[in-house]
Formats: sequence, structure tokens, C-alpha cells
Amino acid sequence: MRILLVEDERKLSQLIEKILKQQNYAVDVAYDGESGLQKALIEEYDLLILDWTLPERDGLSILSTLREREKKTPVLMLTSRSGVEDMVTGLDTGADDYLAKPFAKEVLLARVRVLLRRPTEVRTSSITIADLEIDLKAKIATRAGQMLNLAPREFALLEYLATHEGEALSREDILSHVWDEFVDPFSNTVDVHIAYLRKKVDRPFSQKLILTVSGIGYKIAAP
Amino acid sequence: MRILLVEDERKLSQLIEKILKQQNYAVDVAYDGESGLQKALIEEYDLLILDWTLPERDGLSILSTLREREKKTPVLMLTSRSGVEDMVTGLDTGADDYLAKPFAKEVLLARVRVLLRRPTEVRTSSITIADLEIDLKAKIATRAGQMLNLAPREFALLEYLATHEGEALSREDILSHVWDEFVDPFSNTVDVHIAYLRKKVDRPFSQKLILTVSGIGYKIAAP
DNA sequence: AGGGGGATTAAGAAAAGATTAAGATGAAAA
DNA sequence: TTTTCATCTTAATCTTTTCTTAATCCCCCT
Repeated sequence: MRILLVEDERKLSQLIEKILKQQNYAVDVAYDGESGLQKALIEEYDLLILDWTLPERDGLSILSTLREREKKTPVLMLTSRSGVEDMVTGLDTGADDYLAKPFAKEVLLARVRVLLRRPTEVRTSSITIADLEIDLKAKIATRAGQMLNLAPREFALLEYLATHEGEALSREDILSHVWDEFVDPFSNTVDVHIAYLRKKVDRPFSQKLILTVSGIGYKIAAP
Repeated sequence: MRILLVEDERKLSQLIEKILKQQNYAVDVAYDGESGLQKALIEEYDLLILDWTLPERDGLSILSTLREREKKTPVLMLTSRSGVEDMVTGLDTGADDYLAKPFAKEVLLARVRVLLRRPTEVRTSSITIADLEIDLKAKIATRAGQMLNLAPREFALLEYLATHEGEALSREDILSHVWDEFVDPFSNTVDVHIAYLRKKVDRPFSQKLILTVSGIGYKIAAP
């Protein structure tokens, strides 16, 4: 875990650096706002610890600049001010936490741990087959960057095929996974919906992805 | 945004409930640890506010049980203790923040905003989608610089949609995050409020941002 | 030529969604 | 406390989209 500390008071910065390094964090230190901002922009940190009052450029300014530039790194603001106003401003500008000086070593470390465990990367639940992309969360399918306007059942059908890419699926399989129990098992509704899907997914493009497996059923696969 | 408050002191819980509801949050309240835990396990909350000392089961125990069960809902711990020890314990058990009683209203709200904002996206207290801007702190929405006069529930609905930009949300999802536990789950009230919101957000403009995902629900997205 | 998949299409049925109006509710003002 | 006003919910009606049925077409094989 890599942490950038921006703090101009040498005594304090050395102390914090030592505390963090004892915990095996990789720590970079900047002693003024301008160089702190530069480092934060260039390098990829897991956490920034910013003092509020700094020479050149204060912590709040660094923070808002970073957020404008879409930098999502968690930020812990450090301050000697105890005013409610400042704290609210800091948090609303995009800080994730706020710590008033002086603080106990253990409190600092607990806060750091909270902010570092955050990388709850949201797994983008999407499937890609050749130039076809299926975003399961947004319920959007695109091919060659072009949005396909699929009806609910069409999307469900595509989703089922795509989660079994390359696998030949029987009509019964498809029927039982994409339709509910009340559907007539002798109807040709799967064929019809495959046709609908092809009209949108394959017809406008040269590469066909939805393939017929004669005597069996259908499958989807990159060529 | 739906919040569960677990606090046994009636005076305080009523006060907090009022403060939060003024901000258009949907608030459920539990007055002891056991029922609080049950609610937290069953319902989908965006934030839990837990008092440390509670009858039946204390806040820390609720927290650790939830984390064992893989519930990742953000947690704000409330406490009258100011001890460093307790705070460290709370944070390390999985709390995301910690607030010592007594606290200022504005501080509580700032903390709540931090914990409610989108974990993946840039952390600021406003959301922009195309020319639509939503100020989560001031509870103001503007489009093309023009102020939209949204009713409380309309704003809450827009806020929920916007924090999940691009994602198709089911009516049940929406109902459970924008309304509290006493709403009738079979009513069409979501549809109606979507219509209200559209009248203000989309109708006067050419680009439609609030989209229907047939068979699923709704989503908000830039075109 | 006939038969067995399979593909396609149109039309009506069914489901889902949009819109409104009216009454209920609840908070602020008088 | 009563009145007023904005907001919310219910329920009915209208509109749009989606789904299924069933008829026809197609193509390959023997």
C-alpha cells in the first residue's frame, strides 16, 4: 500500500512517516502543496494524507484539483482547526475522513486502515463476444459500439446464450431457462425469439454470432 | 437513500430521525440491538447508524455479525465514549466512521453524505449527468443552468437514480431505497413519481435522461 | 417430389408502462 | 386550534411495447 503524506511541519511529518512505515506502508512525503499535488497527479497512491494548511497551496485546494481531474484516491485531511465549518467543507469537497491534530497514533492507524480497505472494486458484470458487448447491470447490449434495442425477453435470451458461449443449447434448455413454467413446450416461441434476436444482433453485421446447430438447437460463438 | 438508525435513547433517536428526514432520506428506526440487527439483515440499507451501547445487543456486536455475514453496508458508529481504544475497536471491526456524542447536526450530515456517496465514482457532493446537475448537500437540481423545483420525494428519487447512473433499477429496488418500510410494495407509486420527475427533468428539454427499461424498471443515463 | 427441420412474418392478445384526477395526508401559517 | 397549501398515494384509463400463435416460406436431403 502506497501512501502520500503532504505535511510541512517537519517534526510531525517525520513522526507520521515513521508510524506508517512501521506498519509496512510505502510512504512518500511532500513538504508543500504544489509538489504534493504534482506527486498526487503523477503517481498512483492508495491513500493521500493532506494537511489543511500548507505553503504554496493548501490541502483543500489540492483536494478539489484532484477531484476535478477525476482522481479517486481516498483522502484523509489533517488539521489543527477544530471548527465544524472547516470539517464540513473538507468532507464535502471530497475528503473521505478528517482528523484533528493532535491525534493518537492508534487513531491515525485505524483511520488509515479504514480508508485502505475500501478498494471494493465493483466487478463490471459484462460479457464480451467478438464485438458484441452485454452489460448485465445496465441491461444494455451493443455491437461494434452501436446500441441494440432489445426487448426484455430478447435480452434474457441473449444473456442465457452468452453465459454459455460456444455451447449448443437445446430448445428445451432455452425454454426452461428463459421462460417460466407456464410456457407451452410445443410452441415455436424459441425459434421466433431467436429470429428476433438475429434481426438485431446479426442482420446488420457481416459476422454471424448466433448459430444454428441442426438437430440440437442454437449457440452463440465468436467466429 | 435508505438509512437504518439503531438508537435506544428515544429523545436522541427522534432528533436524528427528524434531521435525516429533513434531508429527504428514508429512515427506519430500531430501539434495541436485536431488532436492529434483524432489520439490517433483511432490508437493503444504504447506511446504518449504530449506537454503541444498546439493550439486548450492542452496536459492536451488530456490526461484527453483519460483517461476518458479508453485509457491506457502510456503518457510522455513534458513541458517548470518547476513548481512543473504543474508537479503534469500532473502526477495526468494520465501521466506516465514528462520531462522538454530542455532535453538531452539520457534522452528522457531512459524515452521512460521505458514507452515502458513490464508492466507485469521484467523491464529491454533487453529481453531473449531461447538463443535469444535482447538489446533494443543498438538495438542488438544475438542468441547463435552470433550477428544477423538485418535491422532496422527487429529489430523493433522482438522487437514487443518479448514484446508480447507467444501471437499470427495478421498481422494488427503487421502492426499498427511496421509501421507508411502511410503503405498500404493490402500489404503482414509483411509476407515478417517475412521471412527476420526468415532467420536470425531461419534458422541457429535448434530451431525455430518465429512461424506461421495459420489463425491468428505470435508469438514468446521458444519451 | 416429398419430408423434415428451420426461418420468417403478421396480427391479435397480453402485459407493461404512462398519465391523470381526486382524495388523503401532513406540515406550516394564521 | 383551524386553515391552507404542497405533496403523496390510490386507482382508473389510455398508450405503447412485447409476446405468442399460426400460417407460409425455404432449403437441403434422399
